[in-house]
Amino acid sequence: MVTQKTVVEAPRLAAADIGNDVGLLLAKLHAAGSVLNNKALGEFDLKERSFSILTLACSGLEPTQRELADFLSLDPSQIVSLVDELEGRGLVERATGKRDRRAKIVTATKEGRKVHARAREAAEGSERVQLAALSEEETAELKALLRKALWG
Amino acid sequence: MVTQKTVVEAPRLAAADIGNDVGLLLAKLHAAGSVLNNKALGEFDLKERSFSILTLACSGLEPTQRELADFLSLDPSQIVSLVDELEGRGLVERATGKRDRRAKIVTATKEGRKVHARAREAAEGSERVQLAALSEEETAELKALLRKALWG
DNA sequence: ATATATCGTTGAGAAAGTCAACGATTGAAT
DNA sequence: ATTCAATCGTTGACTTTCTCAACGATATAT
Repeated sequence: MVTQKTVVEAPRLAAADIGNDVGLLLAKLHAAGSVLNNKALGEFDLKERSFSILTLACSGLEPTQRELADFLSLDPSQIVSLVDELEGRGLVERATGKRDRRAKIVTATKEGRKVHARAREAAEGSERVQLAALSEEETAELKALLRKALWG
Repeated sequence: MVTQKTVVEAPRLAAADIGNDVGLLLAKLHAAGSVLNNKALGEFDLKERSFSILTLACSGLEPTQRELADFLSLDPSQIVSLVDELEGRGLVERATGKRDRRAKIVTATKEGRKVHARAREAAEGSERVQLAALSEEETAELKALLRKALWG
């Protein structure tokens, strides 16, 4: 008999009706996942956020800092320091926007893409741990529902 | 033709593969929900966290501060100030644990239960807004998946 | 008895979030 | 053409939240 692994041990208080509160469930699962992610990404001197930015810088979508801020639900000033750090490490570059010279497009360097490729594997591993209690179908279903809630 | 409301408008960057990253999806939906929740709860001078504590204090489960900290993924010292504030407002009381006199059990006062009843309605309304793009079945499915991921 | 661990609490320092202002640049109105 | 308002990234100040180590009181194990 194999017991399913879960991220956190089931607590007595989960019986309360707040155990069905979406906000709390999101916060808890996100908190648990962040610990795993940051641990996994620490090997590459990245955190969840710098990894997210690096990922988007690798995506080919040529995001501006404003788009990064909106997409990551962060203040533009927080993007500045995150990009500063990645740029200082040579993983990312700022380029002036083509149509709008106020905007700065963030793209990954060759080195950045190399680091990202390895970090991504680590992040995927930590996601598997986080969702170990879910089957593949359930994981896909969860992602689909989250996406739908956010973007319809 | 009724267009489904979503919490955030669908962004260009959602096309990137990080748009399927569970950590990011959780963070975004939680962030969007927090804004709604705190706005709704502000009417009662509560935030997500103080509301969570008040809810558990109303639950009859007689949680200790340590249990609150574990369940809410907060540091014990953060519970202290949150309970301090609720206690100062007369919504909550500390009682010495029965079996363990080190522990403090947090229970709601009559006034606390009154406030909670009204705040709860506001919170439920804000949850409906947050998940407006999901049907009732999908909402239930989402909650079930989150619970399963956390506690198996 | 003694030692070790756990509870809530305090306080300090680090990190993250929030907000207003600025120069540069854009787009719209005249 | 020129002006005007708006937007972009950036800086700096301020608040809130996080993290951690220490402490007295209490509990548990030896």
